[in-house]
Amino acid sequence: MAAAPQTAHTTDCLFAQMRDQVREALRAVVPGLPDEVADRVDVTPTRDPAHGDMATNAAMLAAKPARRKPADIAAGLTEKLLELQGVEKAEVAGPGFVNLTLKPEILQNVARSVLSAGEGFGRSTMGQGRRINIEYVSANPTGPMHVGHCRGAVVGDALANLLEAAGFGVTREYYINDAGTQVVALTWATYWRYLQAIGTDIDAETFGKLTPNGLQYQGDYLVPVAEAIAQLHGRALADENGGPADPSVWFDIIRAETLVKMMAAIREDLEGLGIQHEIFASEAATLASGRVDAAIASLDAKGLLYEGVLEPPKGKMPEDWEARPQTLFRSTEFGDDQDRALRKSDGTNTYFANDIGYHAQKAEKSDVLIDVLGADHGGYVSRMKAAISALTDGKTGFEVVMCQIVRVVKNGEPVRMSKRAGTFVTLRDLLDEVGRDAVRFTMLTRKADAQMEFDLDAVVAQTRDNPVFYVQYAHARCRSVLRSAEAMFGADAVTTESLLKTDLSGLTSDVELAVLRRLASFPRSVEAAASAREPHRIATYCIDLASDFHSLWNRGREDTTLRFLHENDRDTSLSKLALVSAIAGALRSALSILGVVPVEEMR
RNA sequence: GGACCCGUAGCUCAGCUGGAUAGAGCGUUGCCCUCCGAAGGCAAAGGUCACGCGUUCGAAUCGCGUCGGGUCCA
Repeated sequence: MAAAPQTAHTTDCLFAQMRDQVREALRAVVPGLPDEVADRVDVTPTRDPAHGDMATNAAMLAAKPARRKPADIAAGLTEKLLELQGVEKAEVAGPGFVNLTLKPEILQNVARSVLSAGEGFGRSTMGQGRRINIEYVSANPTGPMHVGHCRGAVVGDALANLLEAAGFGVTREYYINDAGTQVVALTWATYWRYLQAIGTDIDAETFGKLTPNGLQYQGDYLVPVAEAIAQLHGRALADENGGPADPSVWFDIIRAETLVKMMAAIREDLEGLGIQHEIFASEAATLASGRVDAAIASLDAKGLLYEGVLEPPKGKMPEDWEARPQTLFRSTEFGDDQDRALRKSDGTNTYFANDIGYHAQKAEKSDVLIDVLGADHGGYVSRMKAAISALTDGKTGFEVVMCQIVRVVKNGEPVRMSKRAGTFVTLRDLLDEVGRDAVRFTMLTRKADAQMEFDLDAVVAQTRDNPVFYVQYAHARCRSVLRSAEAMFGADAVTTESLLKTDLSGLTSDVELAVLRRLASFPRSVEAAASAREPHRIATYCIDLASDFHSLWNRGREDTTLRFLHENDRDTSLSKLALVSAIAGALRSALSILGVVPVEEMR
């Protein structure tokens, strides 16, 4: 094997190892090379197998500071790199790349690495245990989850898995907005359903006149909630005639029980998606703990608060706009384009103020905070960034992963998200229709910050163009081959332990090497995806690996030497089976990051 | 009026933090099943990377501007 890499973290990533060796070699070729330049040196997979297994940009980067021609440096580098044990060929190409071809056994050994690591293949210590808190979903507890929440939920969850795989200490958190006016409205709506549950005939219009800001949340989902409350409390929360009693009699009780039941329903929906948060943080509890006041006081102590009046929004002027003095935070000093209100003119906190307190609370236990937000919260980012930067003096990082909206499509027609039309509204409906794994994988095939189309027919189609099927099919095919192998050579021959001992030197065809190269690039993909906070890259990797495997399979039709099972050639079969088993293992590893369960067979 | 996200093949989208001839699937076109691996496979055509200027050895990628779509603005 190659010499021990000089990295900050251990890794089984061939590319990281080679990168470090290239940097070392470059320093020998270009003495006094500035660190900034050396740090930019990278070793990447090649796009074209004709370019070898890896390529480095080192010579082109070093050309300028060294005042030498790239080709000149590349030639020197090539000489050094040829001395490395695993390198078979090194040559200068194009504008100054150095293309490296590895000895076949290096690639063949990758299969062994996968076999011995199993689902742990590609895990990295890059994060060095740095604590990342990732907040996602955080749907208001005012109703069941709908498809609009789905993408953020899946992206957040996969990102959490990904960061964990890359060696970060991850906390998954959900923020319950239980202190605002929406929960007041929800409580009134439940009370209305409660009165109906105890047999009082009161319609929405009549009750709406009693309700502050009118009756909202008239969906059926509160009916069972109210019935359960009626079971528990009988008529005690109404007046003697079964009519509305004074809120002091019922409000706190109804509110508390509604929240418990709504959150239970949301957790059930999340469970259906395979999501479990470690922490459910309550806005009301944060407020009660004094952390919001403490955060505001801290900003005040830094001289970042003042009483003032905001400019009216330019362009369209809200009809009810009036100049109101408020407590403002100088977020413009931290890059925001407008100072932001923390206390309204009536002295109550803004939503933003409470959220600052909440983020300060998270920051106590984290090095980096990540919020996964919907596109409709885009305008919120810069002010929160400013607040966290101000509060922690820039010590705690804050990042936002934005999820653009998903257009749900059926038969090429957009599905209108309307309760009345009886079309999909809830997450539960979506899961019942297409299944958890299809939802998760499909949501992860696209970059989060690009709009996407979710085609209900396409995600359940058993065809090549459905990536979910394509990837699952690849894994199932691998498993199917391994099952056949057990029948042919006996179960003992196909265990991981046995395959690890197999001689792999026969895996030399272009398609087999292509698969091995793909396997070798997985650890690099995990690290890159984690640094970029882009879990969709892992889905892309799954598709690429599945594609490599399927073409290997298909080549076996014409070229029988590429087939996996050869009844009377046990050794050849076992080496190919080691590759098949490694592919299955890598797919499982990648899918586990996505939270998708690999299938053993297609039915 | 301003902010944020996006703009890549007819369509849906990748493009590995700035690298070599920009990729995949669908669709289109042409081949390939008596059987041994066809819920398919192989191949071809298809591009002003929205447009312009800039940064540098090198730009789909970074910066500025324009246009278009989306989201939002006590």
